[in-house]
Amino acid sequence: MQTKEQLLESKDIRVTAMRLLIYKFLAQKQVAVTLSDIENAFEKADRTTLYRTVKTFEEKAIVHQIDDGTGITKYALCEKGCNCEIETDLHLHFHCNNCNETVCLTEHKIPQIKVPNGFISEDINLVVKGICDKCSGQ
Amino acid sequence: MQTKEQLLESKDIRVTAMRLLIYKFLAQKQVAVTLSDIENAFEKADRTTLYRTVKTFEEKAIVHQIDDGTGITKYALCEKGCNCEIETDLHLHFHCNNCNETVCLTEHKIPQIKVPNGFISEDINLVVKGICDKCSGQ
DNA sequence: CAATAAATGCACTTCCATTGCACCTATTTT
DNA sequence: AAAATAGGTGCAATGGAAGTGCATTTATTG
Repeated sequence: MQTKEQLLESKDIRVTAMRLLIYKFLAQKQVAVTLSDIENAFEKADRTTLYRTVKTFEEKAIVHQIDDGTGITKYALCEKGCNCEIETDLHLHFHCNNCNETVCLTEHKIPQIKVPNGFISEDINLVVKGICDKCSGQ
Repeated sequence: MQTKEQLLESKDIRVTAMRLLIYKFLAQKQVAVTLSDIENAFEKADRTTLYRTVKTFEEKAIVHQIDDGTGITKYALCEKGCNCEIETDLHLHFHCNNCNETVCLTEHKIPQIKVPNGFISEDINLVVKGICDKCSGQ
């Protein structure tokens, strides 16, 4: 297994202390996080740095952006089963209306969606909202 | 066929000149519009009025809100085949990456989505992004 | 007509996203 | 190793959209 440093380098991302910390933070999180979440976790760092770091991660495809309908952009590490570069490999996200957390359901692929003639589908965003497993108590 | 006045009244919405204009504006649009779009169409009116009018329409279920991933909330009239009160009757939206317009595909229903055990699905937001019929030239 | 309720307009606030610029740090070149 | 260069970080400021409080106008009801 490669170290986190090697992983970043393999994606053409220069390794800095800050980036490693942010990467580790994202890695330990099981849910998608907002910029504010990251900001609260690293109060010493500047908001801009965090913002640009996440943008860099996104460009290098180790993080994907999630629009769960809360109006606030969330981010999550791309994991096994989440090949964000490959368009046909889209997974769906679940947003809990109770705890307000959003999780990636990487094992749940988005079904084939038919669009009318003349429309060309390039990307699909599917967010299911409801109550998550922790909140439903099941 | 009932007049627009009657339609609003039937939904418990007081008819005012402004509301009629906004309703007609939405009705003639074939795409979902942002608040700014409405604002530009009615420069004489105040943003707040437009904002609250749309909110009222939304509450009374003659308009539905669309989150197409652009970060800006869009609105569209509920039409035949769009029963927004009924959760199981969700249609999908198509967002064109070229012209930036979003249309309701009311005839295309969202397929059944399976979620893991413990998760309770209450609502589904499905946005397909790509090139629309006008832009694809087909 | 008076009383009441709702609609509208103005001003202001908040929050998130984004950018410009200066400074610092690391890497590369000579 | 020093200089040059590129990239990273921090501060300040901006912009856009969403939302709220309050005063005023307009419509409805008794």
